[in-house]
Amino acid sequence: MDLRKLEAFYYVFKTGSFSRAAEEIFLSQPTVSTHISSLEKELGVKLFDRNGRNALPTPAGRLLFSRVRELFDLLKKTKQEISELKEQVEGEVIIGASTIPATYLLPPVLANFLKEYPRVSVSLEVSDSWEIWNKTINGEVDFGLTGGIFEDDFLQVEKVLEDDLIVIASPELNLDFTKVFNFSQLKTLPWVMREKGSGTRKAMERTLNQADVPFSELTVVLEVKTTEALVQYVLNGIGLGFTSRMVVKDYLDKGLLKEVKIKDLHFSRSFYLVWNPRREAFPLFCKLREFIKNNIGKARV
Amino acid sequence: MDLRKLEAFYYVFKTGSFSRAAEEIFLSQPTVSTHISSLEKELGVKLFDRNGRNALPTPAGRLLFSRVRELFDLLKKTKQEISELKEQVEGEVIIGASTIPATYLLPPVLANFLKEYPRVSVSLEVSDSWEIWNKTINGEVDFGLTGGIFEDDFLQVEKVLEDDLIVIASPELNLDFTKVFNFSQLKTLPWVMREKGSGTRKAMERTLNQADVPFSELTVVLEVKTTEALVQYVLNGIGLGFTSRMVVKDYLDKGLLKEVKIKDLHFSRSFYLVWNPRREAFPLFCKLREFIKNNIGKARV
DNA sequence: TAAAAATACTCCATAGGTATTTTAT
DNA sequence: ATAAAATACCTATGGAGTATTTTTA
Repeated sequence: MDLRKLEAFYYVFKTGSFSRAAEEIFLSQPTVSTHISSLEKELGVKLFDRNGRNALPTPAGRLLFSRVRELFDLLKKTKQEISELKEQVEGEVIIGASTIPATYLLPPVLANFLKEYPRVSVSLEVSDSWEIWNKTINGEVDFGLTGGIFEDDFLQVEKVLEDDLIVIASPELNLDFTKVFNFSQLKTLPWVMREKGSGTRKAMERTLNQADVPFSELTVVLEVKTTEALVQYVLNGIGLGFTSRMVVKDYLDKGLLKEVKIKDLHFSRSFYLVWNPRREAFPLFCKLREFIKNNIGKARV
Repeated sequence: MDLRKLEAFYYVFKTGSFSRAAEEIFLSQPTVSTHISSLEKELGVKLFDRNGRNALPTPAGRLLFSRVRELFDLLKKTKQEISELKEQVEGEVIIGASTIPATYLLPPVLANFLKEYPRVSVSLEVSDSWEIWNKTINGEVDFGLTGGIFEDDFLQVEKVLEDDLIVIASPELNLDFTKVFNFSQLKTLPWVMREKGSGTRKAMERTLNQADVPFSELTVVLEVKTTEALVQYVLNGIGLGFTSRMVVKDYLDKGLLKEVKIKDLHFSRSFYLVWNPRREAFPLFCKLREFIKNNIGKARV
């Protein structure tokens, strides 16, 4: 089963003659003969009845012909599509994103991108920042969009959005929300926290360091895996939480959550596109990164 | 684009490694390397990003992978189907049949055959007997079913049905249908005749020869290409006609046509399966011929 | 007798191997 | 330092050719 042999077969079928097929594909007649008999031997069936004048296809020949035609069409289509891939924005891309970008930032961006480039298909992997970083390094995702970046590596990093992080609490909590707190005043209150590895957690730890309050002194009563869960627990008055303003904007507007103001501290963290610059830069990848950079945070969910 | 190279590609994609792919398909790692780069050169795109640890598929690689999988499935299915063809009754067959068999005899037979063997597809070519004979010789049809057979050839012939030929006329014609005619009494009456080459015409000429009445003495007022047309003209009283009793049985029963009895002459002709014995005898062909032989003329249309 | 396919043989391109170097972590 | 891929080079299978024979209408 060799493509050259199948091609010879195809033309013998079409021309009804070994020698005419040979002419059409610029082979000698004996070569065509050997190709056909090689196929016949491999399949264990006669493909043509030779009557000295024409090559008459057997039922096996007829079946093979229709399949070979499909096969050649498939190959042709594949080559065509691949060569388009080199210049146009199409194909399959796997994005890795940490919780907040994946849940709150990416959906409208991807929706618009897919509207503009309908021949693209996107897979989205959601993990925490550290996982995304690793998946970007080892190639499980084509690029990442995360809230945490890490050291000593060779990934390309580009900041795409600056985010505002705040401390939140339920209005039912016995707190004066007009007061500006000193940070150490809050460390004995109960906190709900994201897990280690999350970008939010990382930003929190960095900020506490700046304030000379070791993370370990904080009273963490609950550690959760998702932003959504964190918000729900804080809404129910379990304790204080720390998250992006964007995420809770609606709750703040409706008064379901309150911001706890912190003196002289502006928690802030950014979101980054990260990718391996050694990987081949297909138009799909470049255009999608560019699109994310230009559109992220513009539309709200 | 060689199947071996595509196979190597397939396993590199699946294992994420050139050397592991090499192991799986019992090639050396360098061979796999050259196969992949040969494909990349041919397509003009990188298929994998090599990072020293894994082979990471590019969008082109992903696309090719899904197509290659389709392609291998197609090949596998084709081989499977062809090997079934060797033993089972399935595939495509082209039958050539002359007018009467095609119109009046074959339909119920083929319907039953296809019910029993649903994986068979039948093409039916309808021409006059001489055409069918030739198409069987030169392979345009796999076998023929005709009312006329010819000399000096190498086709296998098997009689499958004996038919009764009669002279018919419209009851409105001014004839005594109780009388038994002498043949030469009828030759001056107007005749509707099938064209030269038709089996019915051939039978008619043969019969006239036996009666020592040259065909040329007959008053032929109309020559038609189909049995159906002949019957219609006779029904309308244009003249006498000559055709198989089977064809006009219903009209005779209803009295729309009358038989003109001929003294001492029994026109008769048979139908034959004809085929080229040098062509490969696939189960499909053998079984279908056998089926036709056993069932033809049993059921009425 | 004339055509088409099969056979015999020769040749060389390339698939595939081994040994080694380069690359990347 | 280690593991993987690339490179260099060699070998041999089989694809493709020419010349010729066989087959069949």
